Amino acid sequence: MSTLCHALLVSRYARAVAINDVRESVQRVVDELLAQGILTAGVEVTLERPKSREHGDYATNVALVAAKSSTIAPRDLALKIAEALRADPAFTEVSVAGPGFVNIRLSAQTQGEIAQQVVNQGSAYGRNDSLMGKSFNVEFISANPTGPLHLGHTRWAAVGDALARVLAAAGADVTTEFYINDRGVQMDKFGESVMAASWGKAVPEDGYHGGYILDLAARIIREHPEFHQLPESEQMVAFREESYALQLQQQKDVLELFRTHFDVWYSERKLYDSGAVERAQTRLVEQGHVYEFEGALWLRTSTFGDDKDRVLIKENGERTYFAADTAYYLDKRTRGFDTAIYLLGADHHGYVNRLRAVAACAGDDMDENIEILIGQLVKITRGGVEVKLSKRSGQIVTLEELVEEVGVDAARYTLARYPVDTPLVVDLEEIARKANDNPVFYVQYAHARIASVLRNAHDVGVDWRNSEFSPELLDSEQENELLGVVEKFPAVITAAAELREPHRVARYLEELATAYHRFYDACRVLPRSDEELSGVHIARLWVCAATAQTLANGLDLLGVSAPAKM
RNA sequence: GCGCCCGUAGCUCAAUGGAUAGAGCAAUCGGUUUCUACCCGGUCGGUUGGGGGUUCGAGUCCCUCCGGGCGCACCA
Repeated sequence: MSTLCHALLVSRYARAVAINDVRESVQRVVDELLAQGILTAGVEVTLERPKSREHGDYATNVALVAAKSSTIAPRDLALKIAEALRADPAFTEVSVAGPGFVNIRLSAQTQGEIAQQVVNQGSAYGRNDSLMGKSFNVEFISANPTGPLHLGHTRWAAVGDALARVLAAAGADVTTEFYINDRGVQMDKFGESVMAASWGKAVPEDGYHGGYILDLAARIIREHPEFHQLPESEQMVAFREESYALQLQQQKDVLELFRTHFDVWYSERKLYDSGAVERAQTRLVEQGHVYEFEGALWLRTSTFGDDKDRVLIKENGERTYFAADTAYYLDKRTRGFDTAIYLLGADHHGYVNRLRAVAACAGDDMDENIEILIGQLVKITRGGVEVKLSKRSGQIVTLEELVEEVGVDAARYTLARYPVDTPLVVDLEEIARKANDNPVFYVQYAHARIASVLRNAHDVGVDWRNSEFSPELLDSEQENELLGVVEKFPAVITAAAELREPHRVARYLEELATAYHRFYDACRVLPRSDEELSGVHIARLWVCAATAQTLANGLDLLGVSAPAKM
């Protein structure tokens, strides 16, 4: 029995599959060369799947790296490693190419085992422990409760939620959080705007103008006609608080509709009421980074890379928004999170250095305890014509309208499939199109197609789960390719989590869907009417089930449904 | 002026410092038609904005120039 098969049998709950066993085999060879004195320093083996299939199932550049601590040339070292690896029966081919890459091809038997493992692991397939033991607070959107969420927030709703799911899949402890900016002059303007509208008066020039203000006013005065009897100062507060409650609930409802769940809705007011702001100030003073100047209280953020120091308490005695930000960060840390991740829009990138400096001023590690991801803005077009977003004029495309126009699946997938540091142009007509030029439907269709095959198998009485599985029969190019892609999934999750790039999951799913469609095109799964059921059909049904499971698990990470029918 | 991000095929975008820079759309030619054709394959398309550097190897890292986006409050 090969070492690989043995490893598979003993590790019943193996999360990683063949790739780790291959890595171990190569590592053993490298360690042996070290013991023999051919190498003078240890090297960690990294494996990758070559872009070109001609280069085998796996490739390693270990000889290129190790050659630096050896007197032997890279290529000769690679030849030695390849020689030793050929003794393993799990490998059908081991070759050396280029400057010293070692290319490895697995036997169909070894490669095919993955299908059964994936099916057995079910929804747990892909999950791993690469971030085990780390706790993250992921904060995103964090809008004023003074209006509907618009498309600027929507990118973060999709990406932030996907990131949280990916981090959790990598074994991390994750809490998602929405910071409610419910203090300050914006809230008063909001209250004044609704109040004015309720009297049928023009909204103040610097107030809020969307049609939703009229709706809020109409609803509030219908439910609380007594508000108009209140003295003017109290009246504004009454309208403000009622509008706040309704608008916040509206935001929550829309996000729920968008399948974006927040574990914590954190109110800025609570920072003050709970004393967190004062506690934060005390902490910073203790750390020695606070000073007075021209009647104001400053935090010396410039010590840690900020352009200039920042004011905590203004000359007039009021605390700044920055003071609240500072308190909020420290509050998160007090609640036990190792790392506070912030997802901010490009218009906030000026805050990156000051927030990181806050962590440093508090005695934290600004590279470890705080991470700020800056996302570029989304430009919206409809049929190639730019849609202008302007909150003041009320010309906004809201999250709700987006969902109505294109659906949750298409919206989430489209927004999550790009890295956030590139500006993005989204065409509403394009992502609404239910056709093959839309990646989300391409991926979902692959899943539905498999579901159909599995249904048909069941209908004709094929019980593949309880039939003998013969992985060695999966020896075609398309089967090999598909299984290789399926097998990458845990590594994709790990990379997406560590790099904070959930879009990798979407790109992977497109690759997986392509591999499946090619397989489907080349390999008949169910017996034709004139055929007997054979081991190949059974083995291919396992491949189908494994692929469907992987597609479903990946789509779930993006918050996108995996339909059984389309 | 200073700072951050970006510049890859006609368009929208991929690509842990790795091998011949890839997908989709658009254009064009073909295939399957007994498991979902919302599928598959071929062709066309590139000086990765320009120039220099680092090394076995650069779209990727460093410098510089050009172009675009965003930001530079005792506002929130």
